[in-house]
Amino acid sequence: MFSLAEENYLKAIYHLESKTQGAVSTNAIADAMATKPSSVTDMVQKLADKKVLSYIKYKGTSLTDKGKKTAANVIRKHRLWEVFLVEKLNFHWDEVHDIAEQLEHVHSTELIARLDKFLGFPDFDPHGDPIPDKHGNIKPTEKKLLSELNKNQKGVCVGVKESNSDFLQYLDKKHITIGTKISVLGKEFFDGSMVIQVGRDQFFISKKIAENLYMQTN
Amino acid sequence: MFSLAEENYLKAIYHLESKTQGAVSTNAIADAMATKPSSVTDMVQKLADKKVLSYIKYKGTSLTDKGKKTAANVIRKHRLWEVFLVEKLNFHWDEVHDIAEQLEHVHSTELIARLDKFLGFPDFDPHGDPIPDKHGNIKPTEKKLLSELNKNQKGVCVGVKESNSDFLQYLDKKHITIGTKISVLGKEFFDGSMVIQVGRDQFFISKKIAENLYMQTN
DNA sequence: TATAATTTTTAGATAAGGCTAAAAATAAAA
DNA sequence: TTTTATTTTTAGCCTTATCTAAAAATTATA
Ligand SMILES: [Mn+2]
Ligand SMILES: [Mn+2]
Ligand SMILES: [Mn+2]
Ligand SMILES: [Mn+2]
Repeated sequence: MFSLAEENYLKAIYHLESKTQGAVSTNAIADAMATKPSSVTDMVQKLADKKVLSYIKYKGTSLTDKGKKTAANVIRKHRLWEVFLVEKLNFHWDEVHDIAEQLEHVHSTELIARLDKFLGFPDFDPHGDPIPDKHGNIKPTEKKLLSELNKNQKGVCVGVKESNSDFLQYLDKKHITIGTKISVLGKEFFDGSMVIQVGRDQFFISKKIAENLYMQTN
Repeated sequence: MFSLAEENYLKAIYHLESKTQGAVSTNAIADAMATKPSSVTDMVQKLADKKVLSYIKYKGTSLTDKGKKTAANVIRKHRLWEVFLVEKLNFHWDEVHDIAEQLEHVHSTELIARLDKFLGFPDFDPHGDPIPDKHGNIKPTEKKLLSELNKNQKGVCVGVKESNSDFLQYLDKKHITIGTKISVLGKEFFDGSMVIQVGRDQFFISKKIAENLYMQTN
């Protein structure tokens, strides 16, 4: 059993590992967790003792299989609770993260099994992120960023990269959500901006927006 | 905002106050929380600083209005989550307490407001205990213990006093649950045992059982 | 009322998790 | 290849929540 602090470290390291190749640096973890590098060193040494990650002084850390599974399980809980909050309690998708941050630390495998069933065994959370199965496995999906599409390509929005409130509220204003069809009408190669079509609306979006929307093109 | 430990102390003191008259003793709190009296003294001094209880050395403590409201709110969350677990996730009434012990510490008034609505604004938890409203008020109910009933009296089971697994499973075996009609066919004044009728079944129960079932007689 | 038993508090330790400041190792620049 | 800058670790301290052992206050008993 892992403490709340330990679970949060494992989760952060798991996400960092998936974003970069090789061992995760102490500073990167400190940044991600808004804490100090010295605190990270302490915790990482403790987690190495518990065999959930391997740590080499000055060289960084990487999760063991046990660590990956533990982290994925916390992420599974987080995302299932987010589905619950949106689907059952009618929260908006920009309001659920902080509450899920707390709920993810409730320990009960039976609870999560039943919640999963109650929600109809969802595959994705409200932000389009995949929900790991009970073994910690995530089925790979072929998605690309909207910014990678070219003129005249189209697809369906399947997720958001960032999910802070400002961004999600912008998407709402533009009527973009998971499942929305988007066509690229124009793309400016100088700054990466685009003109896109959403429903009957056509409008301009910046590169920053396009880089935070995951699309599936078939 | 109160820590998990502080919330648990407030809850325990709240329950102790409702069971006895006058200030709550340090030892009583230590017993209820399975901790040491010295730990209780420390925490009680801290909670007195925070104005949620009044504490006089060697004389015991009693909750202030602020303390009562805070405690009632934790209890409200606990009981609403228990309703959720039983009504929505199909847990059995003897399985939900430990999970609710964790869920009750999730901080979000919006979450509880929506959960309350989702559950249809329930008045009682799965064990028949009343759910305080958002202001911490509990509507008084006229219930008495089955052991207080006499021969030929009858009523409806509206709650259980103890709710440990063994007792709840005994009740299941005898088909007694919240809402079950029970008639007292006989009562032995020597040991307080009874013969009762539940549905078509008639059987013997000990005083201990009768002292843990709340009844409403109309 | 003096003595004994019980309850409660204080003093001092410990463990988890975090911080600052200084030291050590590594990486970058000259 | 030195020197400088950056990263990482160590050392020492803090807070919260616990504990044990000893002291103090209260209550019960003789
Ligand atoms: Mn989230
Ligand atoms: Mn999410
Ligand atoms: Mn309970
Ligand atoms: Mn209950």
